[in-house]
Amino acid sequence: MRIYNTLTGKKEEFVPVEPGKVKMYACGVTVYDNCHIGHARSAVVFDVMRRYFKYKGYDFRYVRNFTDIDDKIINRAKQDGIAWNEVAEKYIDAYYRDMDTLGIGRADVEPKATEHIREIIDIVKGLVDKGHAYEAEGSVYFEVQKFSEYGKLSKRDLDDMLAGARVDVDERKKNPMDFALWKASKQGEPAWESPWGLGRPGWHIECSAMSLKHLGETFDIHGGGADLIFPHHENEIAQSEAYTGKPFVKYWVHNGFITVDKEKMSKSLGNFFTIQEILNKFDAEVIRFFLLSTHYRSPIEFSDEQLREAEASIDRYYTTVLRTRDFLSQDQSKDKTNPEEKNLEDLLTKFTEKFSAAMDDDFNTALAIGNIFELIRVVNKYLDGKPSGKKSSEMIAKTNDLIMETGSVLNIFNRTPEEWYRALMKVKNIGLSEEDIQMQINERKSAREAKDWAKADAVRKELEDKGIILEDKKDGTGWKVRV
RNA sequence: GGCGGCGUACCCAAGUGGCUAAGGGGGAGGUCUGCAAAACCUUUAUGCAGCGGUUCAAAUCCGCUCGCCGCCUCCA
Repeated sequence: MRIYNTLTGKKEEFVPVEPGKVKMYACGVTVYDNCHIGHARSAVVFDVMRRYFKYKGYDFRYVRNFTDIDDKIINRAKQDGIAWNEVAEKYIDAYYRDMDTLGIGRADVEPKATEHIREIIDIVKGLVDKGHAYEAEGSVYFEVQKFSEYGKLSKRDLDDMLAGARVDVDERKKNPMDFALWKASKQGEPAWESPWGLGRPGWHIECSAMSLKHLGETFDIHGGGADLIFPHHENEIAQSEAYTGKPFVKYWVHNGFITVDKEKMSKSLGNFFTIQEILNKFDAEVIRFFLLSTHYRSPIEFSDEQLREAEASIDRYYTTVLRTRDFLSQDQSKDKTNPEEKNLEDLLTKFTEKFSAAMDDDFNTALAIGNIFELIRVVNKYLDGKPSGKKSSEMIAKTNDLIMETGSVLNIFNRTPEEWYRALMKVKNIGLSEEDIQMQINERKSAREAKDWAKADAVRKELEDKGIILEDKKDGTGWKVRV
């Protein structure tokens, strides 16, 4: 496997710290508001990495945190007139609601900052003892000048940063780039006892503390959005390595942003779409597919048009499943083949290999999806040749199995066509029940038998106006939701 | 200003030294069909922002130019 490592700026062969085991930490969210599609991207990307490592047979341990104490949470609490921990709880619930819907699995450990105050204090104390940090008016700062490798992740130089720095001038700091490990709390703010008085942890220290506790001093993969490279991950490296004296993380992986009109989607610009808003218009599988159809490090331009294309692609898949299922239910007593058989057979033989090759190359989900659609095209072509017999049913069944298997790594393509159409009916507000549709189909069937084409076409038109497309097949009429 | 990234067809998007430049969406024509739909076939990039260079060979490596974006402040 090759993974792009932000630290070295190259794709590298993945060699775990311990053979057969992978330990990954991904920065979760600060729980002060609803998640937007950008948060979903990060969550989906790391979820797929986890699924793929497990698919490859690794013993995988995944930690994803919640930042549940921070300025934004405190501000939100003031604004809403509730306690800070109620804010955190509320948005943790919202996070789970969204991520569960999107098919993002839970991490093995989901630690919260406030549950690791003891560990945080221990590290801060250790850093002070080692001379890497200093106390000033009840706060503790990390002294960046004392960590010679500061800037190695974000590839910047301390002097350059200071030159045009847009950093708050703070008289208590020895150097403007020094950052808070521990913050003295103001009156009325949440606070914990510490050797430096009442206070709360700085932002970066929690991830060092929680990863150290749950994954150890050195672990394999640490990830998050590309905007966390500096200062968050840079600071984590400084704290952790200064504290343990050991390398912190082997591979740093960062996902790209979602953009709107080419600009980064962000809270401050106000150009964001929440997961809930998008779920009102599109099914969760569509969102997932959309996010995985571009490589995780590239930017993705968000638009309804893009989501509609993703929806059409998924629909193509389920339409094919329906077709293979119809085929498998047919009489297979006669052996009949066609020239496409060889192509399909070859592709089936090397399909998982191609899938793995794509995923092994820095999790190229876009290519993997392309491979799946190649198989879909070949199987459709094969079915057009009207094959029959034991061998063809086996090949068709294998096709379905392989797509399900690889789809499960991406967590897409894992429903029945009926479930997909039901989901579409819901999201597109089709004002008809499945029974209504079946009744119309029956009515049209009588008309067709009587060769009353005008009547038959009228029924079809009526359904089409409501978003239901009919498909006449050899042994009956099927329906689907127009995408 | 410093650092980093991107620019592939009408749109989205893989490909990063050598087989006809994946795949999806859209358009046009066709096969099938009572007519449709779906599916399939043909077609839509002799060319990968532009210009030079390295090489037997480049979308892929190097240089320059243009354009877009990100980080440098909280941010997935």
